Amino acid sequence: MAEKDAVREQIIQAAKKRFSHFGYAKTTMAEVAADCSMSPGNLYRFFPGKLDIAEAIATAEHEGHMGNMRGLSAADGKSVIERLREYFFEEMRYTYLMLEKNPRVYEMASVIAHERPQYANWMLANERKLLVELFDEAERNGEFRIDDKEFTAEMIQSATMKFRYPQLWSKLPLPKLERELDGVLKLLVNGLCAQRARTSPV
Amino acid sequence: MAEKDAVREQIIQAAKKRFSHFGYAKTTMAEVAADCSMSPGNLYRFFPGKLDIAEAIATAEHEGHMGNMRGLSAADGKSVIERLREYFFEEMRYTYLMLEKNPRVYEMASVIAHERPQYANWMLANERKLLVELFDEAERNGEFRIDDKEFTAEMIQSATMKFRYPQLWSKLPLPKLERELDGVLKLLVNGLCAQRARTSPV
DNA sequence: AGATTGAACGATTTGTTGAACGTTCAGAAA
DNA sequence: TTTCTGAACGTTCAACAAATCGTTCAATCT
Repeated sequence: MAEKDAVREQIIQAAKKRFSHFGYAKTTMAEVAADCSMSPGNLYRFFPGKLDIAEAIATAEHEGHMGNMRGLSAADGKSVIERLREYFFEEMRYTYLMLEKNPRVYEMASVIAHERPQYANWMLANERKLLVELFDEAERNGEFRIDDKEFTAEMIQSATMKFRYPQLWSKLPLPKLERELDGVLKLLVNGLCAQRARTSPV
Repeated sequence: MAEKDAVREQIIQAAKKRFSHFGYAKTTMAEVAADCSMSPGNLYRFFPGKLDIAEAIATAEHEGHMGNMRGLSAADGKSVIERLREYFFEEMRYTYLMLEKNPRVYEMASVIAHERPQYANWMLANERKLLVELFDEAERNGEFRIDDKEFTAEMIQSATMKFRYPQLWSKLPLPKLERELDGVLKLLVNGLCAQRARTSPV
């Protein structure tokens, strides 16, 4: 089984190279197979299909990203509010720069989003776990208390959707997006009424 | 000039019928011209091009919609917060039902959004005027006070983007969308911190 | 004169055909 | 037997041709 996993990894690496150089559509299973010194048919012993290879690549990427995010959100000496802020900023920059650097990534994301609609939901659910943990911590240290943490996390995701897929929604450059995200987060944290009270600015 | 406007209106009505029955792409300028008993070339004395006819249709629709919205937001005996809530709910339902009723509308919206990127911004700017007026009123009656009203309106639009183009973002049915919009608006109005203070629930 | 036409123009779309692709599986190799 | 191959299958894609469309403008009509 360790053997099988090693071959899977080899396939993933070969496909990753091809996908990011030539694009998902322009890469053929025969090419990936040749890169791994095997026949096209043999790929199907390791993956159900081409799209599943792309999904495996995306999942590895996502898990690495989530690792970074967990590190960021575990930073001591900062309030939960501060860490939430940094979380969403980092999230936006990460996506923005990745798509800006390599348009092929956008192609892969589009294909997966189109053919596997549930996949994006799975990633969002993963991120919510992290948010809920942050809410728990805020409750413990008395910073703020939320009744339905899972639901609130979902609402924050809804409200920051525009920044999770930055170049899908607007052609704005990163600095403008950052200014907007800043404004939205302030609203989400303080609300409209709090602007009057002017308590706990972000 | 009144004469010219009457012909423009006739063209708009003829095009509207064709666009919503057969779609924008499948409607030809020759057909619209024939419906108006004129030659294709003559259309260009009234509109610069096909897309401008679609834009005129969209603008008329948008202005009618804005009229309804102004009526809604002028309702006395309700707090500004309540009116804001109703505003965004009505906005979402309006779009959702329009696109659900007729898929051709979606095609037209897509074409305009793609070929005239500034058009959507113009509509958003119109809506912001209304929001700013509501903020002014909230300030007058002491409900809440916002420093940069234009910016705050923009931020609220950012945070509710998902609900302005409902079926673009999610395949969720209207009731689920309403529940989500409700949650997001609560966050925007009260913020995270206010959940602890539990003041002025929506 | 100004208003209107419709043939003509380049661009886009449509239709078609052959090649290339993802996937399968009978059989070869180990 | 288990692992792997590569030809075969139906589908999708690419390239080219023909038709159609949006748009223009010289000619026609009022």
